[in-house]
Amino acid sequence: MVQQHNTPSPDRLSAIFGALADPTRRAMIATLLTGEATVQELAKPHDMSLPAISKHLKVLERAGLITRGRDAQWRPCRLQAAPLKEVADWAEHFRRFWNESFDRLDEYLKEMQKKEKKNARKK
Amino acid sequence: MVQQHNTPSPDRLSAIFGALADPTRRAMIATLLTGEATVQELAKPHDMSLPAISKHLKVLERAGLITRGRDAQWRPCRLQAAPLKEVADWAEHFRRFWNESFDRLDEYLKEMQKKEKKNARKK
DNA sequence: GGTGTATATTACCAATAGGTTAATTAACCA
DNA sequence: TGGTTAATTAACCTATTGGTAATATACACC
Repeated sequence: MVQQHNTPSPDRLSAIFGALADPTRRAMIATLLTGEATVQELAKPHDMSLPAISKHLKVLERAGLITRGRDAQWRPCRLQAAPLKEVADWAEHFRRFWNESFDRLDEYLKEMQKKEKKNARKK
Repeated sequence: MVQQHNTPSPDRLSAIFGALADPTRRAMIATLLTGEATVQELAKPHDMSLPAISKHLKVLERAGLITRGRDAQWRPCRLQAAPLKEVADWAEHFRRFWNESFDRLDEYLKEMQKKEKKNARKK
């Protein structure tokens, strides 16, 4: 197994989005924002067996979202910034689009308000 | 079926990320950035049966990423901005984290360069 | 060396995802 | 009415996901 985060595989993004498509895993990421955590610590808030937690961590790891170190019998997990940045960058591409969309929504709402006033007058 | 995008269900985000975790669907979204498109038009670049395309569109629709209209026998798809913005907002929460991370990476790289120079001198 | 603690692996299961082909609906055209 | 085009639905298959319980491994402590 050679390729890792250096080879930008065709859909690293799929792996990343896939990893994020689970509330348990997103909660883990949020926890890891405050710093390293052991598997137990990550497991505690989730009513779920340890193997299940282990699987979730493996998904996060394969997506490059976390790395795991070793400290005696503990495997501290650490959040990795790069994939999150990839997501933000991807989403950012659409900023112009949604700005336009919300402008249109804005116009639409203003138009609706005008019409409502007219109707109110008619009554 | 009542609740839709107004009720911010516990994991709309999971549905959105799940929908984005597929390169075919992301490609469709990219296509829709240029405007409405019919199912056929969306299908063309993807070597895949029409029913498969239909399923992908349904996933995108259930995540709120697209809406589908009707124009005679065509069902034009239109991209929706809001869920993309949700993703961007979610990712944005981590900006402070990755700024710190990249600062650390920067320091690390500078440190490495210093060491390399030292080693170069030793040789 | 034995015991408890932290974590991973294995084996298994049900549900879901992603694809197929064939059939069906819906609208237009002549 | 019948034929063509656009799209969806149905039925099916296989691989993956998300969970479990039981077992194994690695380390710390007495």
